[in-house]
Amino acid sequence: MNLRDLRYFVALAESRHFGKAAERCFVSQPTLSAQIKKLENYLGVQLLERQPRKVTLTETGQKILPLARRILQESDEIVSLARNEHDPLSGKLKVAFIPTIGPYLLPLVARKLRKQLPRLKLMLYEYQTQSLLERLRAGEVELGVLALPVPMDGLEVRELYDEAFTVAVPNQHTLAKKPHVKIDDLTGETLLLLEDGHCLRDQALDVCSMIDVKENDDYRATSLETLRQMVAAGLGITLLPELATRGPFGSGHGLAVKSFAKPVPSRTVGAVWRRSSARSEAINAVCDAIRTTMSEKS
Amino acid sequence: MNLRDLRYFVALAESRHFGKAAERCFVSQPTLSAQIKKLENYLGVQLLERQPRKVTLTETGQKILPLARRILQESDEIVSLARNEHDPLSGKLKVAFIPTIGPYLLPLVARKLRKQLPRLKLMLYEYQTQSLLERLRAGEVELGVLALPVPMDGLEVRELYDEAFTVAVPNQHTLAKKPHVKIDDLTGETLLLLEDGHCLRDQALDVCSMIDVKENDDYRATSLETLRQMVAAGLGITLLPELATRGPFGSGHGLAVKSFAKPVPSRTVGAVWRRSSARSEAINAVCDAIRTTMSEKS
DNA sequence: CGGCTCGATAGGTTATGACTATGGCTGGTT
DNA sequence: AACCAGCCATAGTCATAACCTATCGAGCCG
Repeated sequence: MNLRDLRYFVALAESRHFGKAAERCFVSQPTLSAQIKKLENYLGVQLLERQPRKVTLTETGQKILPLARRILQESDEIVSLARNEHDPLSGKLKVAFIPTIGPYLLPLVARKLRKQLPRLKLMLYEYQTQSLLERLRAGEVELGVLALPVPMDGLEVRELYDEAFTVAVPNQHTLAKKPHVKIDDLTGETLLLLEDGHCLRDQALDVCSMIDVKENDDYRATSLETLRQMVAAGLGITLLPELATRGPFGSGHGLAVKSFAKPVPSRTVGAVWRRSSARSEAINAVCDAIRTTMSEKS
Repeated sequence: MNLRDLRYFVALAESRHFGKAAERCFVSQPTLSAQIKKLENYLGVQLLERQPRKVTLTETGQKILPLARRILQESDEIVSLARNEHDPLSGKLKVAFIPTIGPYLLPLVARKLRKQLPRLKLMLYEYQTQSLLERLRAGEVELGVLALPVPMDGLEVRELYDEAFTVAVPNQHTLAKKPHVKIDDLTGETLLLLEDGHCLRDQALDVCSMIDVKENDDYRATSLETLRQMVAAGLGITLLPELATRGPFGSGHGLAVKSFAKPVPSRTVGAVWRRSSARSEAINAVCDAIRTTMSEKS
């Protein structure tokens, strides 16, 4: 059985005339005639009675007609549903950020995203790098925004922007008075870090790998905001990504944020998605929005 | 779009594996692969994401899947409905009788019909010959039982049985004492008849066409039972078809029913149906039941 | 009777769906 | 590092299904 056959049958049931039905279906009369006969044959019942000058539905035909109509209607639903989804820049897009990027990047790009991609519903998630990559591969999210590099197997990667690290020290700290901080200046300081799993932790350790710092093993922060509080409380110093020091997150409340002297240590933030993703258009549009925002506001 | 494509899609969505899905659909993997691609192309959206070692549904695919499932389920419904209707001796069959046959024939054949055609639901109607033939041609009823002959255009006819006419006279009538009545005996009698439209009226007039009878113009009966009452009341005599004199309808209540001497005048009762009717099997079965009943009980 | 309408049939062409063989990518194994 | 196995896509070929035009034949009507 075939949707086309059902279409023929419904047209015929409505017009009660082979010629008219054929015309309505844009086929020749013999074609429709043969197809209807084939349908009857397949079903093993006569659907129509061919009286001279009059075509009528049999009992069975009358029973089948509404079913056929429903099927056709639902098949049209599929098509129109697909047509609606056709716009690649519409629908849901699940995007995950790592915790040290999401809360700080989103306020900056939200306006532009809403404006440039008004039909795209962004579903936002926050996971640490490992978990994010797993969920990305599992198809749970479509796009990840995190610090590069990441293992690239099966994934597409695009750099979005470079983000400088800054130093956060207590207000009364000697470094608070210097215009710029060199990495060597951090020698001997107590470094406060995020708990395991946060890539920022590794990045900070990496920046300080050439000098002698001691990590405060008693405290490991679960978020940048906690970390900020700990520094303000005088428990040590820390590195913050630059976006986390902008606007309401800047100096003050007992905290001084200092930028590094050149060469400024930084991390690269990028987008990752499955190479096979069906949403590459939407993904690229989101990436574009983030990139242009960041190059404008840097 | 095609039901087959939807079947492929659902199989693929359920197995998440092109090879497995193809196997389940009894086609080769490339066939299913190409067909799915064609479906995606037709809909203008990607339904599946082909990740290495993993096939997942896209957002759109997930939306379409339940619709596709429903359509397939309903198409199966059509098939099973047709299969159920496949038995030609089941379902409804609309049968019409003329008034001078229906009430007298039905009690005789009802038992046999129920026994031999238990799955056939007979819908019974009663119309005069003209109206019956119109409704038959209009497809309102499938089978008619009436007195032959009838115009045969587009109709199939089958003789069922011959029915003798009898004479009904008041108890105290001179004819009531004779063992047999000759047609000539009716000369000079007042003949009571059914109203216009009843074929029995014409048949009675036809039987008496060679002799001189006078019709009682003041009364025309609307049914055989009325006619019977009128005869019992002494308003005249009439001809009754033999079935209308059997069992509870026989002599008594002031009425004497006499059979004719040979050659016995009679009418032929037959079945008519549209030559194009889709129910010829059921119709023939009904005819057979009536014929055998009548040849047994005559 | 002749012409008309309408569905069925016949014969030939095209399009579609199916097959086998093969290619390319990925991921795990030796 | 090279190889192999799994899996989907591609290429090329073929059978069949669907379509067309032309024509037939049955019923209807003037």
